[in-house]
Amino acid sequence: MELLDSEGVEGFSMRRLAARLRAGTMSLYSYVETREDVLDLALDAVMGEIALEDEDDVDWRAALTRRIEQSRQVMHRHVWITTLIGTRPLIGPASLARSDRFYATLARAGLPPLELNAAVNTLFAYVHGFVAAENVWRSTVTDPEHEAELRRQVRRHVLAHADRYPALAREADMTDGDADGGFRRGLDIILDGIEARLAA
Amino acid sequence: MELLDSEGVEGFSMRRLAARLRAGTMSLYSYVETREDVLDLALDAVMGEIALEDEDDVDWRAALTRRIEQSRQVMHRHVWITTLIGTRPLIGPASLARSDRFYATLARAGLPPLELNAAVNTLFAYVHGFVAAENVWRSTVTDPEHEAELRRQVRRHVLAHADRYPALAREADMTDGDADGGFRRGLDIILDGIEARLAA
DNA sequence: CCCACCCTTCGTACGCCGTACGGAAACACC
DNA sequence: GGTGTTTCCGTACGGCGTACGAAGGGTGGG
Repeated sequence: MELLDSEGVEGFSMRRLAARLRAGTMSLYSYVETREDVLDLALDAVMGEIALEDEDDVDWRAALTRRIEQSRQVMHRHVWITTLIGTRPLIGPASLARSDRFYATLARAGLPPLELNAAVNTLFAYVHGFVAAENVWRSTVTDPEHEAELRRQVRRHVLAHADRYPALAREADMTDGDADGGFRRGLDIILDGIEARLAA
Repeated sequence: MELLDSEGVEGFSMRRLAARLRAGTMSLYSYVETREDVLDLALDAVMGEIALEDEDDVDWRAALTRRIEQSRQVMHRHVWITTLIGTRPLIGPASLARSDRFYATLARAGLPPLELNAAVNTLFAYVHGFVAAENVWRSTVTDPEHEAELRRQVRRHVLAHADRYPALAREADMTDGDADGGFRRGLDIILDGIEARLAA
């Protein structure tokens, strides 16, 4: 995971991993069948970092919010995770444990079984999708100056073709720096929708 | 895109692309700087397929629903797209055009500017996240028998460790085959949340 | 004390990849 | 026909994942 954190998925190779472990490359294959297996394990290890926290709040909304914001933090710590999520199913033990926590909280809140699946899937899709966009941006831009430059570039393109993107040119706030607030607002939208579906 | 559709991102190589075009490998580099550029173009091309539809319904909810379900369909047609989305920013012309449509619809519906960004981001995160999970599953399983087998396997693991996954063992419907319905339900959750935020 | 066995470690090699470099071929113009 | 230019691509380099099998060290029996 240190190697993944510092080099990303595409910079992660069996040779480099072996070098960092002071081992021959092929020695790794006594513990693991393919490189893909290593990535499977790394993915589940991150999910394990998320599943840790345990105590279930009285307020289901507070509990979910906390858990989800913690998911986002962990996924920021390991930027590569979002590209792995789009590549392999989340069926490791730690991934299932994480699912379990969400199911438990929502079931206890009184969500009918039919809606349960949908709610959990929606929350997961939201976190994964949102953080994926964030992480892509983070790993595309290299430094703050580059970031500002890229933003200006997009903004200029939009304004130069205001006929093609009328609404964007009029409404969009390209300078939006408040990612945390944006995440929270989207989460509240979803939680409101869920709340409306609690057993009447 | 034909090559990507049939071989996926990791099976897509400059050599294979050149072969399919009856050209030398290095000839490609007169039109494109790196392989990454080709993938950028492919991503934006898919976004172009989504942006196509134009007429804006009277009912903003119907319009958004239609556009989003069409997004999902297109992303099913090109399974590789979800892995690309987690890799590169959505700032090509077609991607911006797609964003523009969503901004336009929601602004016209009367969503206050502050919520506008959050709503669009939430909708995108949801579609991308949801379809990513679907596509991962689709490309992991090879045939219906394999799919059923894998589902049984996960279910068995959960039941065998019911102490670790109490809620999953109790509540989760592993056999859930109704992906379309689930997607629709999650979308309705979000749209309800957005509706609650329309200018009072 | 020696030998036979097994298990872990890893050196070598193969076929793939992206792409830098520079030569060959085709074409345009005088 | 000659000359400059543009398009095309053959070759080669360094990296990758991993199959194969040899080397080395530890363990037990005689």
